Amino acid sequence: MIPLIRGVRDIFPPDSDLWRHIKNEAENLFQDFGFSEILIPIMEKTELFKRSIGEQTDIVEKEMYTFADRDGESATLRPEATASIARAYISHKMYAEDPIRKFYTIGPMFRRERPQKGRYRQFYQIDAEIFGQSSPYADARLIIMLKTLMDRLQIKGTTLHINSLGCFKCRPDFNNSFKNFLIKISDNLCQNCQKRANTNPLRVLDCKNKFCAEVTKNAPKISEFLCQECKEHFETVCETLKDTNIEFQINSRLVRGLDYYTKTAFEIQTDALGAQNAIAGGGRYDGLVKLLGGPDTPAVGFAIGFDRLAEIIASNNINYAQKPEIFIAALGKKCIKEAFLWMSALNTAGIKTETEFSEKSLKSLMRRAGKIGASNVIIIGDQELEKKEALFRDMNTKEQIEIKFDNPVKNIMEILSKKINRKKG
RNA sequence: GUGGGUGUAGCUCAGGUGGUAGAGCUCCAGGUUGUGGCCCUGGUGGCCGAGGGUUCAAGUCCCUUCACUCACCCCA
Repeated sequence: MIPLIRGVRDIFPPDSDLWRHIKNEAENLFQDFGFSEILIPIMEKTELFKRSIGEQTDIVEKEMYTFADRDGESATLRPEATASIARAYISHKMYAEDPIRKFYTIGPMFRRERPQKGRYRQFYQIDAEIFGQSSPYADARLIIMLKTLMDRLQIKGTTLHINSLGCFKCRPDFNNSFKNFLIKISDNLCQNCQKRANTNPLRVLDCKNKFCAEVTKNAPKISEFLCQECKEHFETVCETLKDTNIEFQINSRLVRGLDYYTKTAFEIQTDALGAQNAIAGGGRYDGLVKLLGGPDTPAVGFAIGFDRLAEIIASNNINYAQKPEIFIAALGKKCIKEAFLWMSALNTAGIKTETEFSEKSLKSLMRRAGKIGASNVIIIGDQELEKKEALFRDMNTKEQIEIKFDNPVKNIMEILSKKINRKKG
Protein backbone atom coordinates (compact mmCIF):
# COMPACT_ATOMS: atom_id res chain seq x y z
CA MET A 1 0.00 0.00 0.00
CA ILE A 2 1.25 3.45 -0.85
CA PRO A 3 1.00 5.71 2.19
CA LEU A 4 -0.37 9.23 2.20
CA ILE A 5 1.84 12.26 2.02
CA ARG A 6 2.19 13.72 5.44
CA GLY A 7 -0.43 16.28 6.44
CA VAL A 8 -2.93 15.45 3.69
CA ARG A 9 -6.02 13.33 4.10
CA ASP A 10 -9.12 11.91 2.47
CA ILE A 11 -12.53 13.26 3.36
CA PHE A 12 -15.22 10.61 2.93
CA PRO A 13 -18.63 9.77 4.44
CA PRO A 14 -19.82 10.61 6.96
CA ASP A 15 -17.38 13.55 7.03
CA SER A 16 -17.94 14.45 3.39
CA ASP A 17 -21.69 14.66 4.07
CA LEU A 18 -21.00 17.18 6.80
CA TRP A 19 -18.63 19.05 4.50
CA ARG A 20 -21.30 19.33 1.85
CA HIS A 21 -23.70 20.68 4.48
CA ILE A 22 -21.21 23.36 5.51
CA LYS A 23 -20.47 24.27 1.92
CA ASN A 24 -24.17 24.60 1.07
CA GLU A 25 -24.88 26.77 4.10
CA ALA A 26 -21.95 29.04 3.29
CA GLU A 27 -22.77 29.38 -0.39
CA ASN A 28 -26.45 30.09 0.22
CA LEU A 29 -25.60 32.73 2.79
CA PHE A 30 -22.96 34.39 0.62
CA GLN A 31 -25.36 34.55 -2.28
CA ASP A 32 -27.87 36.29 -0.01
CA PHE A 33 -25.20 38.84 0.83
CA GLY A 34 -24.56 39.43 -2.86
CA PHE A 35 -21.24 37.61 -3.18
CA SER A 36 -20.30 35.82 -6.39
CA GLU A 37 -18.11 32.79 -6.64
CA ILE A 38 -14.63 33.13 -8.08
CA LEU A 39 -12.49 30.14 -8.97
CA ILE A 40 -8.78 30.71 -8.81
CA PRO A 41 -5.77 28.52 -9.61
CA ILE A 42 -4.22 26.15 -7.11
CA MET A 43 -0.78 27.46 -8.06
CA GLU A 44 0.63 30.84 -8.90
CA LYS A 45 3.97 32.38 -9.58
CA THR A 46 5.92 32.44 -6.34
CA GLU A 47 6.41 36.17 -6.64
CA LEU A 48 2.70 36.81 -6.03
CA PHE A 49 2.76 35.36 -2.54
CA LYS A 50 6.14 36.82 -1.65
CA ARG A 51 4.98 40.30 -2.53
CA SER A 52 1.52 40.13 -0.98
CA ILE A 53 1.97 38.08 2.16
CA GLY A 54 5.39 39.53 2.95
CA GLU A 55 8.92 38.17 2.73
CA GLN A 56 9.38 38.21 6.49
CA THR A 57 6.33 36.15 7.35
CA ASP A 58 6.45 32.55 8.46
CA ILE A 59 4.29 31.51 5.56
CA VAL A 60 6.74 32.77 2.96
CA GLU A 61 9.89 32.03 4.89
CA LYS A 62 9.30 28.40 5.67
CA GLU A 63 5.87 27.09 4.84
CA MET A 64 5.31 27.40 1.10
CA TYR A 65 5.31 24.52 -1.34
CA THR A 66 7.53 26.14 -3.93
CA PHE A 67 9.03 24.29 -6.86
CA ALA A 68 10.70 24.98 -10.17
CA ASP A 69 8.37 24.30 -13.06
CA ARG A 70 9.83 22.48 -16.05
CA ASP A 71 10.66 25.75 -17.76
CA GLY A 72 12.49 26.96 -14.67
CA GLU A 73 9.74 29.31 -13.52
CA SER A 74 9.20 29.27 -9.76
CA ALA A 75 5.66 28.18 -8.89
CA THR A 76 3.96 27.87 -5.51
CA LEU A 77 0.93 25.98 -4.26
CA ARG A 78 -1.32 28.67 -2.85
CA PRO A 79 -1.01 29.12 0.92
CA GLU A 80 -4.08 31.38 1.02
CA ALA A 81 -6.63 32.82 -1.37
CA THR A 82 -6.62 36.58 -0.98
CA ALA A 83 -3.50 37.20 -3.04
CA SER A 84 -4.88 35.26 -6.00
CA ILE A 85 -8.25 36.98 -5.86
CA ALA A 86 -6.58 40.39 -5.76
CA ARG A 87 -4.40 39.33 -8.65
CA ALA A 88 -7.45 38.22 -10.63
CA TYR A 89 -9.19 41.52 -9.86
CA ILE A 90 -6.25 43.34 -11.35
CA SER A 91 -5.33 41.11 -14.27
CA HIS A 92 -8.87 41.16 -15.68
CA LYS A 93 -9.18 44.88 -14.97
CA MET A 94 -12.42 44.16 -13.15
CA TYR A 95 -12.31 47.65 -11.64
CA ALA A 96 -12.92 49.13 -15.10
CA GLU A 97 -16.43 47.73 -15.37
CA ASP A 98 -17.32 47.88 -11.70
CA PRO A 99 -14.74 48.59 -9.01
CA ILE A 100 -17.01 47.20 -6.32
CA ARG A 101 -16.75 43.43 -6.34
CA LYS A 102 -17.70 40.84 -3.79
CA PHE A 103 -16.25 37.36 -4.14
CA TYR A 104 -16.11 34.09 -2.32
CA THR A 105 -14.17 30.93 -3.00
CA ILE A 106 -13.86 27.56 -1.28
CA GLY A 107 -10.93 25.25 -1.76
CA PRO A 108 -7.67 23.75 -0.58
CA MET A 109 -4.63 25.72 0.58
CA PHE A 110 -1.14 24.38 1.23
CA ARG A 111 1.30 25.16 3.99
CA ARG A 112 4.16 22.93 5.05
CA GLU A 113 3.80 23.02 8.82
CA ARG A 114 4.05 20.19 11.28
CA PRO A 115 0.55 18.68 11.40
CA GLN A 116 -1.42 18.63 14.61
CA LYS A 117 -5.00 18.95 15.78
CA GLY A 118 -6.89 21.20 13.38
CA ARG A 119 -3.82 21.77 11.26
CA TYR A 120 -3.02 20.06 8.00
CA ARG A 121 -0.64 20.70 5.14
CA GLN A 122 -3.50 20.62 2.71
CA PHE A 123 -6.35 22.41 4.41
CA TYR A 124 -9.51 24.05 3.15
CA GLN A 125 -10.62 27.61 3.45
CA ILE A 126 -13.87 29.42 2.86
CA ASP A 127 -12.83 32.84 1.71
CA ALA A 128 -14.75 36.07 1.11
CA GLU A 129 -13.49 39.43 -0.11
CA ILE A 130 -14.92 42.85 -0.87
CA PHE A 131 -13.06 45.18 -3.26
CA GLY A 132 -13.67 48.85 -3.82
CA GLN A 133 -15.38 49.82 -0.60
CA SER A 134 -13.41 51.79 1.96
CA SER A 135 -16.34 52.36 4.29
CA PRO A 136 -16.27 50.73 7.73
CA TYR A 137 -19.70 49.38 6.88
CA ALA A 138 -18.02 47.01 4.46
CA ASP A 139 -15.94 45.65 7.35
CA ALA A 140 -19.02 45.34 9.53
CA ARG A 141 -21.01 43.67 6.82
CA LEU A 142 -18.36 41.03 6.34
CA ILE A 143 -18.17 40.35 10.06
CA ILE A 144 -21.96 40.10 10.26
CA MET A 145 -21.93 37.62 7.41
CA LEU A 146 -19.27 35.58 9.16
CA LYS A 147 -21.14 35.59 12.46
CA THR A 148 -24.37 34.64 10.73
CA LEU A 149 -22.68 31.64 9.19
CA MET A 150 -21.41 30.55 12.59
CA ASP A 151 -24.94 30.83 13.95
CA ARG A 152 -26.48 28.89 11.09
CA LEU A 153 -23.91 26.16 11.53
CA GLN A 154 -24.61 26.20 15.26
CA ILE A 155 -21.02 26.80 16.21
CA LYS A 156 -21.08 27.71 19.86
CA GLY A 157 -18.53 28.97 22.33
CA THR A 158 -16.73 31.33 20.01
CA THR A 159 -15.52 34.85 20.64
CA LEU A 160 -14.97 37.58 18.12
CA HIS A 161 -11.76 39.50 18.65
CA ILE A 162 -11.26 42.75 16.86
CA ASN A 163 -8.51 45.32 16.60
CA SER A 164 -7.25 48.09 14.38
CA LEU A 165 -3.74 47.88 13.00
CA GLY A 166 -3.68 51.41 11.67
CA CYS A 167 -2.73 52.47 8.18
CA PHE A 168 0.43 53.40 6.33
CA LYS A 169 0.21 56.88 7.80
CA CYS A 170 -0.07 56.06 11.48
CA ARG A 171 1.39 52.60 11.87
CA PRO A 172 5.02 53.68 11.38
CA ASP A 173 4.72 56.00 14.39
CA PHE A 174 3.47 53.16 16.50
CA ASN A 175 6.11 50.80 15.15
CA ASN A 176 8.89 53.18 16.12
CA SER A 177 7.55 53.78 19.57
CA PHE A 178 6.93 50.10 20.07
CA LYS A 179 10.40 49.18 18.85
CA ASN A 180 11.97 51.62 21.29
CA PHE A 181 9.97 50.08 24.07
CA LEU A 182 11.08 46.61 23.07
CA ILE A 183 14.74 47.59 23.05
CA LYS A 184 14.42 48.69 26.66
CA ILE A 185 12.91 45.43 27.83
CA SER A 186 14.74 43.26 25.34
CA ASP A 187 16.52 41.24 28.03
CA ASN A 188 13.22 40.03 29.44
CA LEU A 189 11.89 38.74 26.15
CA CYS A 190 12.11 35.17 24.94
CA GLN A 191 14.67 34.42 22.26
CA ASN A 192 12.08 34.37 19.55
CA CYS A 193 10.76 37.75 20.47
CA GLN A 194 14.21 39.27 20.62
CA LYS A 195 14.55 38.34 16.97
CA ARG A 196 11.08 39.53 16.12
CA ALA A 197 11.69 42.88 17.78
CA ASN A 198 13.77 43.73 14.73
CA THR A 199 12.15 41.83 11.92
CA ASN A 200 8.45 42.05 12.73
CA PRO A 201 7.84 43.83 16.05
CA LEU A 202 4.06 43.56 15.97
CA ARG A 203 4.35 39.83 16.32
CA VAL A 204 5.79 40.18 19.80
CA LEU A 205 2.29 41.10 20.95
CA ASP A 206 1.13 37.74 19.74
CA CYS A 207 3.67 35.73 21.73
CA LYS A 208 2.12 33.16 24.03
CA ASN A 209 5.04 33.19 26.41
CA LYS A 210 3.74 34.38 29.79
CA PHE A 211 6.77 36.49 30.52
CA CYS A 212 6.62 38.22 27.17
CA ALA A 213 2.96 38.99 27.76
CA GLU A 214 3.81 40.33 31.20
CA VAL A 215 6.64 42.62 30.21
CA THR A 216 4.71 44.03 27.26
CA LYS A 217 1.71 44.80 29.41
CA ASN A 218 2.59 48.46 29.57
CA ALA A 219 3.83 48.68 26.03
CA PRO A 220 2.45 51.47 23.85
CA LYS A 221 -0.94 50.51 22.48
CA ILE A 222 -1.69 50.85 18.82
CA SER A 223 -5.04 52.41 19.64
CA GLU A 224 -3.19 55.42 21.08
CA PHE A 225 -1.43 56.05 17.79
CA LEU A 226 -4.28 55.70 15.31
CA CYS A 227 -4.74 58.69 13.02
CA GLN A 228 -8.10 60.43 12.94
CA GLU A 229 -9.26 58.48 9.90
CA CYS A 230 -8.31 55.10 11.35
CA LYS A 231 -9.82 55.96 14.69
CA GLU A 232 -13.17 56.95 13.20
CA HIS A 233 -13.13 53.91 10.99
CA PHE A 234 -12.59 51.58 13.91
CA GLU A 235 -15.22 53.31 16.03
CA THR A 236 -17.81 52.99 13.31
CA VAL A 237 -17.07 49.30 12.89
CA CYS A 238 -17.48 48.72 16.61
CA GLU A 239 -20.64 50.80 16.83
CA THR A 240 -22.20 48.99 13.91
CA LEU A 241 -21.47 45.65 15.50
CA LYS A 242 -23.09 46.82 18.70
CA ASP A 243 -26.14 48.08 16.80
CA THR A 244 -26.53 44.69 15.18
CA ASN A 245 -26.15 42.86 18.50
CA ILE A 246 -22.91 41.18 17.66
CA GLU A 247 -20.76 40.48 20.66
CA PHE A 248 -17.08 41.16 20.33
CA GLN A 249 -14.09 42.11 22.35
CA ILE A 250 -11.45 44.59 21.44
CA ASN A 251 -8.12 42.83 21.59
CA SER A 252 -5.19 45.18 21.30
CA ARG A 253 -2.82 42.23 21.04
CA LEU A 254 -4.49 40.80 17.98
CA VAL A 255 -2.04 40.86 15.12
CA ARG A 256 -2.30 38.98 11.90
CA GLY A 257 0.37 36.88 10.32
CA LEU A 258 0.19 38.48 6.91
CA ASP A 259 1.76 41.82 6.17
CA TYR A 260 -0.95 43.26 3.97
CA TYR A 261 -3.49 43.97 6.68
CA THR A 262 -4.45 47.57 7.56
CA LYS A 263 -7.03 49.06 9.88
CA THR A 264 -9.56 46.44 10.95
CA ALA A 265 -8.31 43.00 11.91
CA PHE A 266 -10.51 40.33 13.41
CA GLU A 267 -10.48 36.71 14.41
CA ILE A 268 -13.03 34.22 15.63
CA GLN A 269 -11.56 32.06 18.34
CA THR A 270 -12.67 28.86 20.01
CA ASP A 271 -11.34 26.69 22.79
CA ALA A 272 -12.70 23.52 21.24
CA LEU A 273 -9.64 22.69 19.18
CA GLY A 274 -6.73 22.70 21.59
CA ALA A 275 -3.95 24.99 20.54
CA GLN A 276 -5.56 25.89 17.24
CA ASN A 277 -7.88 28.56 18.53
CA ALA A 278 -8.56 30.51 15.34
CA ILE A 279 -11.38 29.24 13.16
CA ALA A 280 -11.66 32.37 11.07
CA GLY A 281 -9.68 35.51 10.57
CA GLY A 282 -9.55 38.50 8.36
CA GLY A 283 -9.36 42.22 8.02
CA ARG A 284 -8.85 45.16 5.77
CA TYR A 285 -6.01 45.36 3.28
CA ASP A 286 -6.30 48.67 1.53
CA GLY A 287 -2.79 48.61 0.13
CA LEU A 288 -2.66 45.21 -1.49
CA VAL A 289 -4.26 45.87 -4.86
CA LYS A 290 -1.94 48.79 -5.48
CA LEU A 291 1.04 46.83 -4.25
CA LEU A 292 0.28 44.17 -6.84
CA GLY A 293 0.18 46.71 -9.64
CA GLY A 294 -3.48 47.67 -9.71
CA PRO A 295 -5.19 50.96 -9.00
CA ASP A 296 -5.41 52.16 -5.42
CA THR A 297 -8.34 50.03 -4.25
CA PRO A 298 -9.56 49.44 -0.72
CA ALA A 299 -10.44 45.87 0.21
CA VAL A 300 -11.48 43.74 3.13
CA GLY A 301 -11.92 40.00 3.53
CA PHE A 302 -11.81 36.93 5.71
CA ALA A 303 -10.91 33.27 5.60
CA ILE A 304 -12.54 30.45 7.53
CA GLY A 305 -10.73 27.23 8.39
CA PHE A 306 -13.04 24.66 6.84
CA ASP A 307 -11.39 21.67 8.50
CA ARG A 308 -11.69 23.31 11.89
CA LEU A 309 -15.33 24.20 11.40
CA ALA A 310 -16.05 20.64 10.35
CA GLU A 311 -14.26 19.23 13.36
CA ILE A 312 -16.28 21.35 15.75
CA ILE A 313 -19.59 20.53 14.09
CA ALA A 314 -18.72 16.84 13.90
CA SER A 315 -18.69 16.69 17.69
CA ASN A 316 -22.47 17.24 17.60
CA ASN A 317 -22.80 13.81 15.98
CA ILE A 318 -25.49 14.82 13.55
CA ASN A 319 -25.83 12.68 10.47
CA TYR A 320 -25.96 14.67 7.26
CA ALA A 321 -25.97 11.65 4.96
CA GLN A 322 -28.57 11.45 2.25
CA LYS A 323 -31.11 8.75 2.83
CA PRO A 324 -33.01 7.08 0.01
CA GLU A 325 -36.72 7.68 -0.29
CA ILE A 326 -37.24 4.21 -1.67
CA PHE A 327 -35.47 0.87 -1.54
CA ILE A 328 -36.68 -1.78 -3.96
CA ALA A 329 -36.37 -5.29 -2.56
CA ALA A 330 -36.39 -7.67 -5.50
CA LEU A 331 -36.47 -11.44 -5.17
CA GLY A 332 -34.92 -13.43 -7.95
CA LYS A 333 -33.40 -12.63 -11.32
CA LYS A 334 -36.53 -11.53 -13.15
CA CYS A 335 -37.58 -9.25 -10.34
CA ILE A 336 -34.12 -7.73 -10.06
CA LYS A 337 -34.35 -6.74 -13.69
CA GLU A 338 -37.76 -5.19 -13.11
CA ALA A 339 -36.46 -3.41 -10.02
CA PHE A 340 -33.55 -2.03 -11.95
CA LEU A 341 -35.88 -0.48 -14.50
CA TRP A 342 -38.07 1.03 -11.76
CA MET A 343 -35.07 2.41 -10.00
CA SER A 344 -33.69 4.02 -13.13
CA ALA A 345 -37.02 5.62 -13.90
CA LEU A 346 -37.38 6.89 -10.33
CA ASN A 347 -33.82 8.24 -10.25
CA THR A 348 -34.47 10.05 -13.49
CA ALA A 349 -37.63 11.52 -12.00
CA GLY A 350 -35.59 12.84 -9.08
CA ILE A 351 -36.54 10.33 -6.41
CA LYS A 352 -33.68 8.89 -4.39
CA THR A 353 -33.98 5.16 -4.95
CA GLU A 354 -31.73 2.19 -4.29
CA THR A 355 -31.96 -1.52 -4.93
CA GLU A 356 -29.80 -4.60 -4.56
CA PHE A 357 -28.51 -6.35 -7.64
CA SER A 358 -27.72 -9.76 -6.21
CA GLU A 359 -30.17 -12.48 -5.20
CA LYS A 360 -30.75 -12.39 -1.47
CA SER A 361 -33.38 -13.36 1.03
CA LEU A 362 -36.15 -10.85 1.75
CA LYS A 363 -34.93 -10.65 5.31
CA SER A 364 -31.49 -9.67 4.15
CA LEU A 365 -32.94 -7.11 1.76
CA MET A 366 -35.10 -5.61 4.49
CA ARG A 367 -32.09 -5.39 6.74
CA ARG A 368 -30.24 -3.50 4.07
CA ALA A 369 -33.18 -1.14 3.53
CA GLY A 370 -33.23 -0.38 7.25
CA LYS A 371 -29.49 0.03 7.41
CA ILE A 372 -29.31 2.65 4.67
CA GLY A 373 -32.28 4.46 6.19
CA ALA A 374 -34.77 4.08 3.37
CA SER A 375 -38.15 5.63 4.20
CA ASN A 376 -40.08 3.18 2.05
CA VAL A 377 -39.53 -0.26 0.57
CA ILE A 378 -41.08 -1.62 -2.58
CA ILE A 379 -41.20 -5.40 -2.64
CA ILE A 380 -41.18 -7.21 -5.94
CA GLY A 381 -41.24 -11.01 -5.88
CA ASP A 382 -42.66 -13.67 -8.15
CA GLN A 383 -46.16 -13.16 -6.73
CA GLU A 384 -46.04 -9.46 -7.51
CA LEU A 385 -44.61 -10.09 -10.93
CA GLU A 386 -47.55 -12.35 -11.72
CA LYS A 387 -50.21 -10.02 -10.34
CA LYS A 388 -48.50 -6.99 -11.83
CA GLU A 389 -48.80 -5.32 -8.45
CA ALA A 390 -45.88 -4.49 -6.17
CA LEU A 391 -45.99 -4.01 -2.40
CA PHE A 392 -45.22 -0.56 -1.06
CA ARG A 393 -44.17 -0.51 2.58
CA ASP A 394 -43.81 2.54 4.77
CA MET A 395 -40.87 1.76 7.03
CA ASN A 396 -42.07 3.96 9.87
CA THR A 397 -45.74 3.07 10.04
CA LYS A 398 -45.27 -0.44 8.59
CA GLU A 399 -48.33 0.15 6.42
CA GLN A 400 -48.31 -1.76 3.15
CA ILE A 401 -50.33 -1.03 0.03
CA GLU A 402 -50.32 -2.43 -3.46
CA ILE A 403 -49.24 -0.44 -6.47
CA LYS A 404 -49.89 -1.27 -10.10
CA PHE A 405 -47.08 -2.05 -12.49
CA ASP A 406 -48.30 0.33 -15.17
CA ASN A 407 -46.61 3.70 -14.86
CA PRO A 408 -44.94 2.99 -11.50
CA VAL A 409 -43.21 6.38 -11.34
CA LYS A 410 -46.53 8.21 -11.48
CA ASN A 411 -48.12 5.91 -8.91
CA ILE A 412 -45.21 6.19 -6.53
CA MET A 413 -45.01 9.96 -6.82
CA GLU A 414 -48.69 10.15 -5.95
CA ILE A 415 -48.18 8.09 -2.83
CA LEU A 416 -45.19 10.15 -1.77
CA SER A 417 -46.94 13.47 -2.29
CA LYS A 418 -49.94 12.29 -0.28
CA LYS A 419 -47.62 11.48 2.59
CA ILE A 420 -45.99 14.89 2.46
CA ASN A 421 -49.44 16.51 2.52
CA ARG A 422 -50.46 14.39 5.45
CA LYS A 423 -47.36 15.43 7.34
CA LYS A 424 -48.05 19.07 6.60
CA GLY A 425 -51.72 18.78 7.52
C1' G B 1 12.80 22.51 12.79
C1' U B 2 12.36 20.87 18.54
C1' G B 3 10.02 17.89 22.41
C1' G B 4 6.25 14.23 24.68
C1' G B 5 2.73 10.12 23.68
C1' U B 6 1.08 6.01 20.67
C1' G B 7 1.52 2.00 17.00
C1' U B 8 -2.31 -5.67 17.86
C1' A B 9 -8.72 -7.37 13.04
C1' G B 10 -12.53 -2.02 9.05
C1' C B 11 -13.40 0.74 14.23
C1' U B 12 -12.51 0.95 19.89
C1' C B 13 -9.22 -1.73 22.62
C1' A B 14 -7.50 -6.52 26.00
C1' G B 15 -3.16 -9.39 25.75
C1' G B 16 1.35 -9.55 34.57
C1' U B 17 7.24 -11.98 35.19
C1' G B 18 8.83 -14.20 26.77
C1' G B 19 5.75 -20.16 24.85
C1' U B 20 3.39 -19.47 18.10
C1' A B 21 -3.27 -14.06 19.01
C1' G B 22 -8.55 -12.38 21.81
C1' A B 23 -13.26 -9.16 23.10
C1' G B 24 -17.01 -5.58 21.75
C1' C B 25 -18.86 -3.02 17.50
C1' U B 26 -19.08 -3.42 12.08
C1' C B 27 -19.72 -6.84 7.96
C1' C B 28 -21.95 -11.68 6.05
C1' A B 29 -25.35 -15.86 6.83
C1' G B 30 -29.05 -18.20 9.71
C1' G B 31 -33.07 -18.26 13.91
C1' U B 32 -38.79 -23.09 9.37
C1' U B 33 -42.42 -21.62 4.22
C1' G B 34 -41.49 -13.85 1.39
C1' U B 35 -40.74 -8.58 5.59
C1' G B 36 -35.97 -4.26 8.68
C1' G B 37 -34.46 -1.74 13.47
C1' C B 38 -34.08 -5.40 19.47
C1' C B 39 -32.43 -10.29 20.74
C1' C B 40 -29.93 -15.23 19.85
C1' U B 41 -26.43 -18.52 16.97
C1' G B 42 -22.56 -19.09 13.63
C1' G B 43 -19.00 -17.18 10.15
C1' U B 44 -15.48 -13.71 7.45
C1' G B 45 -11.44 -10.86 8.89
C1' G B 46 -4.79 -9.79 11.75
C1' C B 47 3.02 -11.85 8.26
C1' C B 48 0.60 -7.91 16.30
C1' G B 49 3.79 -0.47 11.87
C1' A B 50 8.59 -2.01 9.27
C1' G B 51 13.75 -3.95 9.61
C1' G B 52 17.42 -6.22 12.55
C1' G B 53 19.19 -8.56 17.22
C1' U B 54 18.96 -11.79 21.93
C1' U B 55 16.55 -16.75 22.73
C1' C B 56 15.01 -23.56 21.85
C1' A B 57 10.88 -19.86 21.67
C1' A B 58 9.12 -12.53 21.03
C1' G B 59 2.98 -8.99 20.24
C1' U B 60 5.75 -9.45 24.85
C1' C B 61 13.17 -7.96 25.86
C1' C B 62 17.14 -4.74 23.04
C1' C B 63 18.50 -1.59 18.76
C1' U B 64 17.16 1.03 14.31
C1' U B 65 13.54 3.13 11.35
C1' C B 66 8.80 4.77 9.75
C1' A B 67 4.01 6.46 10.65
C1' C B 68 0.31 8.67 13.49
C1' U B 69 -0.75 12.05 17.39
C1' C B 70 -0.32 16.18 20.85
C1' A B 71 2.48 20.41 22.12
C1' C B 72 6.18 24.44 20.94
C1' C B 73 6.36 27.74 16.63
C1' C B 74 2.68 29.89 13.43
C1' C B 75 -1.98 30.36 11.53
C1' A B 76 -7.48 29.13 9.09
